Amino acid sequence: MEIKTDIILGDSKKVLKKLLDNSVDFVFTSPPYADQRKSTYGGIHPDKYVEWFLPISEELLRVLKPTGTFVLNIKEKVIKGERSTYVMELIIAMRKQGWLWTEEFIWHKKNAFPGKWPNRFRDSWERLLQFNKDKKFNMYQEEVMVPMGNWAKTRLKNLSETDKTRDESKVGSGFGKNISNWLDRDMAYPTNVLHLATECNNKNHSAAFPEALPKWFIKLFTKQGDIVLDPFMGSGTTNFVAKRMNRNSIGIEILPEYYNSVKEQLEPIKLVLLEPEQQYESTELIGSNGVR
Amino acid sequence: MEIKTDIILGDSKKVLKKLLDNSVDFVFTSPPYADQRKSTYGGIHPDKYVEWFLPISEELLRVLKPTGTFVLNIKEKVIKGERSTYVMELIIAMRKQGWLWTEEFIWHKKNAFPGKWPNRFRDSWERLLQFNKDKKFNMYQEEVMVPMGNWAKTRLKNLSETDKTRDESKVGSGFGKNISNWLDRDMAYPTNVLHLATECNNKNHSAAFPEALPKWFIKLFTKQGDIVLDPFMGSGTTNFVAKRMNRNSIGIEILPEYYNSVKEQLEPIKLVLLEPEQQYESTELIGSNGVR
DNA sequence: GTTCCGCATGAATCGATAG
DNA sequence: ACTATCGATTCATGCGGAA
Repeated sequence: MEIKTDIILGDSKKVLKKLLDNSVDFVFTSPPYADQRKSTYGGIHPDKYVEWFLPISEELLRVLKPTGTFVLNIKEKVIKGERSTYVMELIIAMRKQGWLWTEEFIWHKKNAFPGKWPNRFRDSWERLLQFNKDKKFNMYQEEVMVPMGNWAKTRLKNLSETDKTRDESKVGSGFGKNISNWLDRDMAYPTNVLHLATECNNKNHSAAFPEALPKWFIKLFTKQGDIVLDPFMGSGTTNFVAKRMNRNSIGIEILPEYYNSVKEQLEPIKLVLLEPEQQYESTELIGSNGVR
Repeated sequence: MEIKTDIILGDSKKVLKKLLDNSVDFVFTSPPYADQRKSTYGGIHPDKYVEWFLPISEELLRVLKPTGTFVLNIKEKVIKGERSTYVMELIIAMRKQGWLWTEEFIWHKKNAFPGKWPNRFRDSWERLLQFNKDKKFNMYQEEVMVPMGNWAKTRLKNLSETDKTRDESKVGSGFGKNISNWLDRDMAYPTNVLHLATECNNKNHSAAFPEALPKWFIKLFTKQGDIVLDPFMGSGTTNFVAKRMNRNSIGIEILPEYYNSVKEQLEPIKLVLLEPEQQYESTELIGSNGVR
């Protein structure tokens, strides 16, 4: 199975229009967060954020397969001592657009940025909003099972015989948990809280999120050979992870600086030999993943 | 210092009107969650939730001191495979009402029971929404400091004398860290993610949250002698914790069953002697905490 | 090869200073 | 007044060099 990784230089709002309807299995992205500073990379003012994002989410809704999932990594900034509400507004607006807001995962950032303020603690979590087109979607839960830890050992071993019997009798009743099922397991399903540290590399390329984040969701929502899309590629973490996991992927990036950096890492040899012609190469590349 | 714990039987929407303006230091509550089943305890239909809650939050805004804080423990239900948006809508509506949405804490429920659904993992977190009347509010951060990671222990003890001297000479220079500040420190400020296990009581009254939850916030937002309010008292966890921490408290509960249970625990002796007269006693009791 | 330790580095936030 | 920039604060992590 040949795996393709297509990266495209351009504005997602426009580039996404080239992708075919119902062609992508999974979208994972971390868009530029709202920012009051206009000059910053992709800086979108909080008041304009929803308005700016909706045309993009509309395209994502179109290109996603009915069985596919969209996971959006985002967190609202503090502005004048308050949390902004643009994420709340975005969720409500996306539902009106036709998305189902299926779930909200929490990414607990174990190594949050330090700091001390008179009226606030360190912000050490971000949202991972799960959206779907349809109530039925692909989810490969067993792929992300985790070692059970001491939950089983401490809790289940102390169950009285009565408890075990009582629960056993309830099997199939549809209500009440069949605890005995868990006794011989050493793996459990995870929860909707993910504990991951941010990667603080001394190296050049700093990613917004650690590799483990897209890795976990790609395992959960795709199988090998599926197509993963990141419309705000940045340093390309999603695409590199997808490639390593044998998933095809598409990455869109508006800044040539990031685009070129990812490109170099994808085709290190080619670049030594010839001057890159971005226009030409990207057109050629995107032909393979169901792109118009 | 005499600590008063006043509990009132009645509908918060009405009872709150009896409380004085700017009289409460801290509101902590976990209102009945939205529920499609009307018959359930306090079941409010998701579509009506915001409409139902706003008159109450309006009263809370009135009774809270300008330096006070309101912490709302809430989590949206899954309905037809989707997360409801009533919490999002509530936040937006409360801001329009005049509240500042200062912060969102995450309560990570550590000991969530493993469970399995075809398209969903175990929900192991809840929101703790912090609202304020004013950008300046009381916050006693040092009260909730947590043991530091191993950074301090491993690092600071081993500083060379040179390092200490060098840094001391830099004090006030505006550059370089004043490491001497760190030498006697073994505690760090916490983050906005709380890791608490749910309490599994064998007793009758199961609380919506563990005692550690109100305890943490009461430490953070009040000092001894302050007044804490829980407009949806339930099993009275907030009030019992407040009492033990030398804070006055008011609890409002609509269900006689819960009300009586809390009352029994507050005045075990009295109840043996005389038949309780709820109307009379509560009126008398609430006279002390700044109640009309 | 292990283990230990120094160091750089963050989707942070506030308040002060500058245009 | 209102906005843009800058410095100070602070802690978990992973890398790389040292023991």
